Amino acid sequence: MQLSEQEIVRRQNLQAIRDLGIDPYPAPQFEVNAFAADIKARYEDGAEGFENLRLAGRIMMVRDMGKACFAELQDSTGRIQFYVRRDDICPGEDKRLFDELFKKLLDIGDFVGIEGFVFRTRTGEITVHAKSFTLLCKSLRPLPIVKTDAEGNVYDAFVDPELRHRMRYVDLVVNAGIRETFIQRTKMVNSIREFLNNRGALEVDTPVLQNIPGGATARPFITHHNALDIPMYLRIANELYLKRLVVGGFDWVYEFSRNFRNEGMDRTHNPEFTILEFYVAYKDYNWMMETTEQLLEKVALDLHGATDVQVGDKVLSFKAPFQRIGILDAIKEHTGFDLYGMDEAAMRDVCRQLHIEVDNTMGVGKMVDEIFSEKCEKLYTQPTFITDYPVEMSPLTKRHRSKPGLVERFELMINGKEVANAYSELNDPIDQRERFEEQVVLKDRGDEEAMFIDHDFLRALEFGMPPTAGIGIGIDRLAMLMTNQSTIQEVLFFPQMRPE
RNA sequence: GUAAAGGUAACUCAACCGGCAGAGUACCGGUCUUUUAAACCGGGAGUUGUGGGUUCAAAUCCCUCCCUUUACACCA
Repeated sequence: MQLSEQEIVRRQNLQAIRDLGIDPYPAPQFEVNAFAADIKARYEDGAEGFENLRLAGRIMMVRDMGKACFAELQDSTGRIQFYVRRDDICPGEDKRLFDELFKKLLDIGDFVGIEGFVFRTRTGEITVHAKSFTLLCKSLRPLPIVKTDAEGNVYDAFVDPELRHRMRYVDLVVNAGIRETFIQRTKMVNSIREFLNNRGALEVDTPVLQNIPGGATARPFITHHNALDIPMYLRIANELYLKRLVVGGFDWVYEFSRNFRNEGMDRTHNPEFTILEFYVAYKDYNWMMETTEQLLEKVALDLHGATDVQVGDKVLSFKAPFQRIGILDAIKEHTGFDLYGMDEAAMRDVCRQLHIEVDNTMGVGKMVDEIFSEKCEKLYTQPTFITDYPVEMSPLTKRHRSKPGLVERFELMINGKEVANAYSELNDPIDQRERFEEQVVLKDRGDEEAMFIDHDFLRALEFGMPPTAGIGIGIDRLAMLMTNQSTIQEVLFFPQMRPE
């Protein structure tokens, strides 16, 4: 391994610390009783109770003043300045602890614990006057040092997306605000969980390794089970398993499902991603729209204290109710073509007129989907339910109660992207079998994403599934909206990357 | 997959028409007991992504390959 000059220096410092009889990786716990952000928020001049404070964190900057130093300690709550004076640390003749250890052998990034009292410097900075310090962990690699001046100008920012994502631990240490995005994401998930639990929903786990990758149209990752000597698939959705649980008598089940799809990667797609799915017995998609509105309104309020959320240069309103429009009405509105009841050949012609590429593998459903995503999707900035899709593109969805050829389905579009997909679940086992068989035809025509037939799922439906409403909500995409991030990589700690 | 822009020190970036590879931060050595992008003096640090070519001379021009970013396309 080729070490840089700075890495060599740090290893030499490590040895020098050991030569002083100090353990650079000590075992005993360091009891912490104070945090940077809390001290800065609560300290007032002359206030009591700010003595014998113990803080721990990384040294992020040192300003050496000779026989005293100012340094900055970064703990999990933020940064605070601390002050170290030689005569405090080394009251006797032996000054090595200050002159050698503190001034020369400690580096930016090292973890230390300090004990001392709070005061305010002449320039007004709230500072911990450290009477002692303890090395807690020696850091062997230099951190990129990001500096911000009084006007807020940032210098030497650590900004290369590749480096930031590959070394997220460095990103989190060095770039203020990154942790906040992830804390918000977790708050969002907690908020959703609370919403569901309060309504009596049951959180469940279902298989990630599946014999038949069902519940969505997508190309799966394939793996192999050695003992059984069979191919296995990483799940592309958990829908069919949750519905089996509804068959089994659970009225409301949900799962935050990590799904895997073997497709392209870009700023809105990662090979593994999270969808919340839930299924509720005796409900339909109208009920689901109302529930979705309530859920998202609560999430916005929990995270932002308001139903308006700033996303890029737009303000999105999560105030219920949301707009609703049928997909064919939307297409008619934005293209002028009325596709209702149109056959495949006529629709091919429409696609040609709209300059949308079609091929032989595409049925009516796929073409409607293409036209909508090409011409309409990006127009829906505010949360909007797009409803009543053609039956051909919805093989798991119940036929519409009054509109022939359509199904009771909606997708929720926000900021031009699909965030949720929901429907009144198809529970007619004979119809479901026929729909699967139509998928097989598509697969034979070359559609790699068409569904497999899941015979066990059909068997379950034959035992009877009550009328059920189900939904999948893209958690990563929702997190992007709620944290105002424009790429999925910024809401995943470790987005997928090519190996180094 | 397509297109554009890129890859130079640990970080952020320069280097004009091909002419000794630089700056700030960081690092190393000094001075300074309330500084704050601390300051001041001094110093070291590079296989310019890879491989080839043109040339007296290549970070720079040409070709190959690798990688990245951004946009588009596919998908959620």
